[in-house]
Amino acid sequence: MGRTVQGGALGQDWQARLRSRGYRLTPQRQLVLEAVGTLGHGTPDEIATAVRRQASGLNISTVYRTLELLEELGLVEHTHLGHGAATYSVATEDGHVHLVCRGCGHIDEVAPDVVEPLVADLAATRGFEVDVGHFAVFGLCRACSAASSASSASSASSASGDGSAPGREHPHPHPPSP
Amino acid sequence: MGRTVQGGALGQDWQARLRSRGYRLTPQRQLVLEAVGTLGHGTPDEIATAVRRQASGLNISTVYRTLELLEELGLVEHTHLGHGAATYSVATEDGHVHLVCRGCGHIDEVAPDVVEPLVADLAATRGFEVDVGHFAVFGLCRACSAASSASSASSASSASGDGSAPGREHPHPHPPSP
DNA sequence: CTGAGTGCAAACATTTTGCACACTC
DNA sequence: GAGTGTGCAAAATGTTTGCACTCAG
Repeated sequence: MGRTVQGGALGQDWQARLRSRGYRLTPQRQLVLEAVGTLGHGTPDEIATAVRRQASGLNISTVYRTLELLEELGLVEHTHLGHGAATYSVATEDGHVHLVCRGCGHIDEVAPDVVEPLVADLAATRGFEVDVGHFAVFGLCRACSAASSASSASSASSASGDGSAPGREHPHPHPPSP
Repeated sequence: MGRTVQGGALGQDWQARLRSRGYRLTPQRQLVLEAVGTLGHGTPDEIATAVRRQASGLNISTVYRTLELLEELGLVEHTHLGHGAATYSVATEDGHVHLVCRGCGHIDEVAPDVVEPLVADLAATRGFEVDVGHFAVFGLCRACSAASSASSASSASSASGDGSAPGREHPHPHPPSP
């Protein structure tokens, strides 16, 4: 396990990096980065909402611009998790793998160790260099997997995961005629 | 290797499955499914364009509705590959893994064998049931990986892969001041 | 002071939906 | 003939951009 840069550890270094590239330090940039760290992961809209709880008036386009900048600085990473908006999270040194549950929409992060055999395999057999930062795995978490084995999944709270979430399928205009 | 259902093999069975569910067989549905099979993988827009080469007038919303239906029937699968539109491909029995090159935008498919260790690992350690159909791996293919080791990647043709494609970064409003 | 950065609004891209007509069964 | 499916257009959602004003340096 390499030293991860989660939470409060990113209080000093990044501001210097920002400055050294000629960028300016603004409260918006601080708040957005802080919000990403607090949320762990979130869409631009979620991040904007989180920031607005402390400082109202932050514009969504500023969030997009800021996230793009923070990503260029290597402070955050974005991944496309299923149907909706992109998800941003704090960049770690080793990258991390996203586990997206199609049932409850929960997103978990695991160490990149689990994909190492896959990465090695693809590199050896196909010369394909995997970008671990952009790695998302879809499926069902333990709870939803168990619930799915039963009849109806009743734990669909605020599923922002993937379009294939059960119960949110399309309205079935015409059932089979037996 | 299980029997894959690529190409012309899906000429009979799916029509019966469509009928048995009370759906109707229309030229649009035939053409869309055929186009997905021919393209291998493509966005709704690409599929619409492909179909329109034979039968002009097909509407994009029909493509969306048809793809949703075909997915419900298990004939196609969609995966979210990076920044833009979703990508649809013919569903195979074992599923397949998408290799998305950030450099040239090329999409390759590999047998699900490569992810089996990962799937087993996640099931054992976290109880997470991976949905192999939704699996996308981002990175650089052999060619782009080699080109990236050089100075500038000059093989960016029509990269519809991911937003992180080189050369399409943001305009760099102010370079570092040395 | 200077110009990078923000807010605002409009443009853009992708996907969904309501309604009238057409075509499959 | 009945009613599902299509085309069209408008709405919904997510993202980008031009412009004028503000604020960090």
